[in-house]
Amino acid sequence: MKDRKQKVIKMAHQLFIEKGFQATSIQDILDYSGIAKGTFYNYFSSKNELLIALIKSLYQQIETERDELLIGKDPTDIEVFIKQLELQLEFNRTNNLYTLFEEVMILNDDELKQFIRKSHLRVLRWAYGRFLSIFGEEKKPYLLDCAITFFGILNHNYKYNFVAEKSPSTLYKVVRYSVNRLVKIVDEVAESGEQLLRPELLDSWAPEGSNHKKAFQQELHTIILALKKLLERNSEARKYAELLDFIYDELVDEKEPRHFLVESALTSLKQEIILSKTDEFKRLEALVVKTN
Amino acid sequence: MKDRKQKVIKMAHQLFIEKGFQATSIQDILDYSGIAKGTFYNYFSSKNELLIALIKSLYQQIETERDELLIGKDPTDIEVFIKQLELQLEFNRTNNLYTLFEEVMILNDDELKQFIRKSHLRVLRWAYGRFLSIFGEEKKPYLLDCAITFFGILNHNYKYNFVAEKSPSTLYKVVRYSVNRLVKIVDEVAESGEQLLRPELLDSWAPEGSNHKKAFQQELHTIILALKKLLERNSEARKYAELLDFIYDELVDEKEPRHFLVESALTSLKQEIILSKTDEFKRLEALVVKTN
DNA sequence: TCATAGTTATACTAGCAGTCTAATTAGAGC
DNA sequence: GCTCTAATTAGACTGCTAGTATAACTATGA
Repeated sequence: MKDRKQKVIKMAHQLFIEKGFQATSIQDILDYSGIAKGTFYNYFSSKNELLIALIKSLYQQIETERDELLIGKDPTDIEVFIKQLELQLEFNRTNNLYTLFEEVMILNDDELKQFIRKSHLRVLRWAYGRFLSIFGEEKKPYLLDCAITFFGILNHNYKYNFVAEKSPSTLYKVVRYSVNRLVKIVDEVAESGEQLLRPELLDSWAPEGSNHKKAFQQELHTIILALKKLLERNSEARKYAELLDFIYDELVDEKEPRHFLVESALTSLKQEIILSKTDEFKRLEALVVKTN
Repeated sequence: MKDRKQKVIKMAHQLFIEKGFQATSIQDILDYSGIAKGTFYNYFSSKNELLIALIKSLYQQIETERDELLIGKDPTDIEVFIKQLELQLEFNRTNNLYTLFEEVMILNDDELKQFIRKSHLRVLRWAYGRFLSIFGEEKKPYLLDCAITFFGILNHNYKYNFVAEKSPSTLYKVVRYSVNRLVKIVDEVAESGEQLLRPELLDSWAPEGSNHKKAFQQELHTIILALKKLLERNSEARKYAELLDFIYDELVDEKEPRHFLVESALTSLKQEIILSKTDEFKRLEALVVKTN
């Protein structure tokens, strides 16, 4: 019955696309996905929690797809960047993320707002990193401004062009137009030396703890993936996988991770000899120790 | 007791700035402005109506102030445009219009949405007109794109720069930065010939598209009527009335109004102190400037 | 003085998010 | 198949919201 929660998220997403977040009542979700109120509040502590869960899963999805486009390609090639943008815009459109995000920024819910702001900063940071590859280190001081400026151009033009005509080719034209402006602006701004924001600010904005945390998450994630792979043919694979997922969630999502639980999970995992001897497991232990 | 309605709007505005539109309940407004529920619903048919009334009054205010900045100035001077922008941004900030607008776009109220969209288009149309003056007729095909692009740059940078630091000088730096990008983009885009949207679309978007002119006529008409009323007991009423009628006929009926004649008539009218101090006269001046 | 229009307090409907409970059901281990 | 536990259920309940309705009250102007 684990996927029932996923099903509820999916159903709610459909309703949100159709009617918007605000206009969708919990009762609607209950009726549409055929569960009782109690079950809903067993899964999510509130409607906002459900939304966070939804957006998180969508974001993970799109970031993975977008980063996969870079594999084996030249990161300095701006055409790859364009492809990545198109993917993201298309994704936003089909999932109505655009509206959803705007909608959330209003709700007087600080946790939700914080979460969305974090998400926007992630995209901004991604673009900044890509610009570093594309335009080179020497343009660095101007690239945060350029990233902000670029998304301003892209989003605004996108909005008005879709008012004008909803043809699918519009998207590509707008992306191309915006990128053309971008490359000129990068040169122009580097030459005149105009700067609004130092790129170092990106780190200090970093929601909580700079790239440290991000790097930590990423390492944890890859290690756990590797360990899961090792377990594939193991009879108790599911149990161990759950333990691994628990460790990840507890350390990444919880503000105050319950270390005794993590330690306990680690001990349980150690029982499985296939795991405990591996380098990955040792790295996992080391990583866990660091959080203590 | 006419100003009680205005007082309610003002009180509500304060609450909206503090807590946001959504988070302010009607009960809050009632308590804060000390009226009964019945009175509220006597004034406004709903909370949304109140918001529309508020935004309308704010918009009229800012547009008048903004257009007054152009009186007696060179409309091709970009520095005047910058001053106008600064005024608008400052106004938006102190009145929290920025948040208010975003908030409204969500509410599943079509009338309200339509109204806000109309307001945005008004600003866009204003910028387009100003760009025509500043950059010249030969850049016309690109100026709608440029207006959209410009506001994208301005708004986005404004947003992030205020996250970074709330110092009041930030606003001016961001405006300057955005305008610098703009002038380069206009040239660049005119040279490469890239176009996304034909400026003629502005007219077709116009909520009151062809009514645009009608609205202008109507406003002019009411202003002139008001001024005539003021002159009723004046010894030279007839002379002034003729001047006013001339302005109306010249601006409304002539395809190519002779602006120097209109200006001259305006100067003559200004001699009459009873007129020149009134709000109506200022609105008349602003209106005349716009036709230039 | 009196009629009218505006204002008031208050009770009411209907819908919302979220809590709580008691009864039912499904699944895992034996 | 049996049992125990945990998930699930329907529905009552609280406290909030927007908006309606009404009967009593008050200011104003003829």
